[in-house]
Amino acid sequence: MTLSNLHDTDTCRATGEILARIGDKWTVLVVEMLGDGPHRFSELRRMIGSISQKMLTTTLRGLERDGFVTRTVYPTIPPRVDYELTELGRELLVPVRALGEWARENRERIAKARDEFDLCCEQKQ
Amino acid sequence: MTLSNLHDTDTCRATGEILARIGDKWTVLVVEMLGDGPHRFSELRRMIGSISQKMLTTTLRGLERDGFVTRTVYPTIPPRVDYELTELGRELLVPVRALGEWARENRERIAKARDEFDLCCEQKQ
DNA sequence: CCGAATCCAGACTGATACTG
DNA sequence: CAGTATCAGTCTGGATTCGG
Repeated sequence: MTLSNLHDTDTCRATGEILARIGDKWTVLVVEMLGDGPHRFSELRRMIGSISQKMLTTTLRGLERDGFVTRTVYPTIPPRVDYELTELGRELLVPVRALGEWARENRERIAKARDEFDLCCEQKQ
Repeated sequence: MTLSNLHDTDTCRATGEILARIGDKWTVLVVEMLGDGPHRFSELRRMIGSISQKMLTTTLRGLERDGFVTRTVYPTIPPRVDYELTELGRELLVPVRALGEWARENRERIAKARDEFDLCCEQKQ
């Protein structure tokens, strides 16, 4: 990766694709939850709280599809399914956490800018 | 930011919100295009190529709203509008580029994992 | 040249109910 | 416990048209 092609449309689109992929409502949340080790379905559900079964299933399926997590089924009664980050998933965690840290540190600045912008635009109503 | 609260639901959701915000189809692309200095509307449109006017307008409005870019109008004829990253925008560029670099380096691994997963699931059709 | 406004198709989300 | 199925509401992106 040279610096000269950092602005190629194709190159930039690759970035956008990954961000759009992991930038949905739940993916990053789940990846960070799995960052400290494997968890089972119901644990993740409780940890996140507000996620629906369907969205947790969908999110985990997507992560499994892209090779970020492994899904392990124990055919016991009652059934038990563990999810764990793969090597690829753990590598992804590094830049994701960096961006997440930035996000948390700058959340207020963004909120402030947004409020000021919105305040400005309300005047024409 | 301590390590102990990295897994708080609230804390993680902040990350998710920011990623969802910048993780749409065009935002990162535009931010990276502006990474080397200001550009005008039509320049960005040409650089990206496939974006529609509406989405470029929408994306730039959102970036302006959140304080990532400034919009400067020159009331000349024909009109001219320049967009430039703010300090906040340039700071965002750092972690975004890190994640982007990771994305570009690992794009094939993700594509490969996805293909294998899809191949596996096609069998039941 | 820049971009606002409108309309529309498709994707995404989530609540609910049901299965192994 | 861990999903799947269905359906309704919302959000998104794009084409088109119009205005300053």
